[in-house]
Parts: sequence; C-alpha cells; structure tokens
Amino acid sequence: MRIGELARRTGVSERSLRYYEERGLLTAERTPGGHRDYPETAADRVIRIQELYAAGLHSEKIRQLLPCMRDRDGGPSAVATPRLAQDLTAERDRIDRMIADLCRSRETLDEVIRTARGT
Amino acid sequence: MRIGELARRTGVSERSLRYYEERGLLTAERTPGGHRDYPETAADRVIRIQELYAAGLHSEKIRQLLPCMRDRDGGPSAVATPRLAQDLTAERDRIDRMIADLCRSRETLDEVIRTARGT
DNA sequence: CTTGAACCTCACATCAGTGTCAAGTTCTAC
DNA sequence: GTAGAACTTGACACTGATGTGAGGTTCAAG
Repeated sequence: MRIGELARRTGVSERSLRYYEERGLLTAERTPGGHRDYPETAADRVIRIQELYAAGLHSEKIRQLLPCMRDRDGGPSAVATPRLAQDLTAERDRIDRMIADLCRSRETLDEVIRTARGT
Repeated sequence: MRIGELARRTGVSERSLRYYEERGLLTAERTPGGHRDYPETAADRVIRIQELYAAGLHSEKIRQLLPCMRDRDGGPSAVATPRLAQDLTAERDRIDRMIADLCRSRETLDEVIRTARGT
C-alpha cells in the first residue's frame, strides 16, 4: 500500500508517516523507484503509534516498546528488558494520573455545562 | 502570598504563574513595590488550571471557563453562555475520547510489562 | 544602612510533532 | 510517449507552555 492510501485509511498525514519512519517507528519496503510500500499490518501499527503519542510517550520510548507488543496477527517479536519494563511501569503510572486528572476536568466541565443548561 | 510561596505550594514554576497572569487566568494584587500578592484561594485555582491544561484546553478556553466554575468556597460568579457551553461539550467529548485512548495505551503497556515479568 | 534573598520585566530558546512549500522523480493510464 | 497524479527529499515555520538568563528593583532582617 502506498503512503497516500495509508494516510487515508488511518487519518494520519503523510508528513507524520514519513516522520514515524524517520524515528524508526514504521518501516516500509520500497518500489524500484523509491516509493514507500507498506504492508497491510501498517494501518494497525499507525493507530497504535498515535494512541501512544496521545498517551504522552515520546518517539524513542515508542520505538523501544513496539517490538514488544503483540500485533493483531501474532505474538510479540521481542520481550521488554527489565530496564524497559521499569520505564514502562513509570509511564503506566503517569498515564494513571493523567486519567484521574482528565476525569476531574471532565467533571468540572460537566458541572459548568449542567449549570448553563439549568438556566 | 508571594509568587515563590505559591509556586512552592502548587509545584508550578514562577514562570508559569506569571504566564497564567499574562493570559488572564490568574490575578494578583500588587504590593506598593510591584510584587505580586496572591489570595489564599490562588493555590486551588492554579491546580485547576493545571488540570485543565493537562486535559488539552487552551488558555483562552480556560479563561472563559474559570469564572463559571464554583470555587471551593462559593458558587460560580458567572454562568456559561450557550456558545461556551457548546464549546465545552465538544471539549468534554474530546476528553472522553482521550480517556478511552489512554485506557487502551495503558492496557498495551500492562500487557508488555506482564510479559516481561513472566520471563 | 546594608546585604542577600526574592521579586520584577523582557527577550530569546526549547521541545516534538506537524504543516507547508519547493524542486524534482516515479507511477499509471491513455 | 506523454500528461497528471502521486510520490520523493529537504528545509523552514509554527504552536503554546515552559525554561533560562540578563539586568534591575524591592523586601525583610540584622
């Protein structure tokens, strides 16, 4: 699949897809002419990458993490080192706090919205 | 309370506190010499501001929202306009999606961590 | 007074992902 | 073989909260 098609399927810009490749998060075969050619599994991976970005992980952590994730079609191709597992545990806890914060903010917004509705 | 004290209490840098003032999120009296003097309620407000920032709201939205929130010690000093309520509803939905994304990422991390533990 | 900590304003730097434009190449379909 | 869409690399801009440093003023305690 070409980059345009992948961008369309995932809703992620071509620019970002190239950036992911630059950061080692996403690889592609190349046509004889040099155009990127992605496997079908790429779309899933891109979605995962976006989710992890949204969760505040930086590209380097994502890069380390990706091979340890099981893909939809198979098991992981690597197991996290203790060092990485420790890092990821810290990230996990950060995400927990993030979720708690978000829930508080959501509650705040809900209250303001309810009050506005009530008038 | 002075800016240093407020920074210490909230864990937010002085730089950020001045920035919040610049954006109209936080006001302070001034001493005759021009130093900021915050009321006791400021700490609560700063925490709220940080939470809303973390939830992805921009300073302008926060500025509009703040007067509509009830403070710990009293009711809101304003009610959201329909326009603002609509904006906030969109933000609320965005936060919902964000939470869902975060939960998926957390699950991903947990799985990798579990796998690493299991070896 | 004086001294040092704390504060002031202003300006420029940073981060990391993404947008955007330029100039050139490849692909696909006629 | 040619037109136009799609792709390539490269470089620079932006965003928006925050870091940082300069150069100067105010505050509080001795």
